[in-house]
Formats: sequence, C-alpha cells, structure tokens
Amino acid sequence: MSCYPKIFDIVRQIPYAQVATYGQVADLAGLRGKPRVVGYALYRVTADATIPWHRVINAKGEVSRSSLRHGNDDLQQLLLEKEGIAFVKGKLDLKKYRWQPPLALIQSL
DNA sequence: CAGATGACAAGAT
DNA sequence: AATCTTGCCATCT
Repeated sequence: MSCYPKIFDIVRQIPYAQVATYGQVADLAGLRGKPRVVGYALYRVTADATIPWHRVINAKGEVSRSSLRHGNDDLQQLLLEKEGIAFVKGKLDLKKYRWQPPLALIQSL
C-alpha cells in the first residue's frame, strides 16, 4: 500500500459541487510537477478509501475514462452531475467549479 | 534489474 | 485551437 496521506487529505477537502485538477492536488500535496503520482495514488486507493475521488479531474476539465476503473467510467461524471456540476460535451466549466484551496494550505507549500 | 506504462501538465509547434 | 514533445516518478511486466 502506497503512502500518500497528503494526497488523500487534500482530496478529502474538496467541497461539494467543486472539482480540483490533478496538477492542483499534486501541487498542494507537495508534489509539484508530478501529477501522475496523484493519479496513481488515487488509482490504487480509490476502492479502499472513502474519498471523493470523482472530484479530481484532468486540467482539460474532463473526466478521464480509462475503462480500467472501478468498472464504470461514466460513474465519475454521473456523480459530479449529481452534485450540480453541468457537463457540456463531456467537459465542465473549470472556471466555475474549480476548487479554491484554503489560504493556509497554499502557504504550507 | 531494466524497460514500459500511466486517472497528467505545461510548453512548443 | 489542436496535437506533439518533454518532464516526472511510482508501479507493472
């Protein structure tokens, strides 16, 4: 089991109806420039942890579909839509839904 | 042990 | 605007 407490902690802090990009999470987790590690961390823990993994998306504002997921690639988008996030052509408005991390978190970089 | 892979991002073309 | 290239690093084969 990989140990990425920071990443989980960050993701867990994403509020309802908001999303964060991998780069953003990586940045806040002290992994500046290593968004892939975030993806991997989530990929391994998702099934185990109770974190809002669906609120983590790529920088393009789309949900990543790999089909290697829990089993459902549409699930993520579905959950987000359920939270009130509007998808347009499989993409969402990052300007609108992007999570703005607490200042304390930013300063702890 | 070495090479390939991947839920990505930012810069260049 | 869209696609290609490079960087980065844990995990997989």
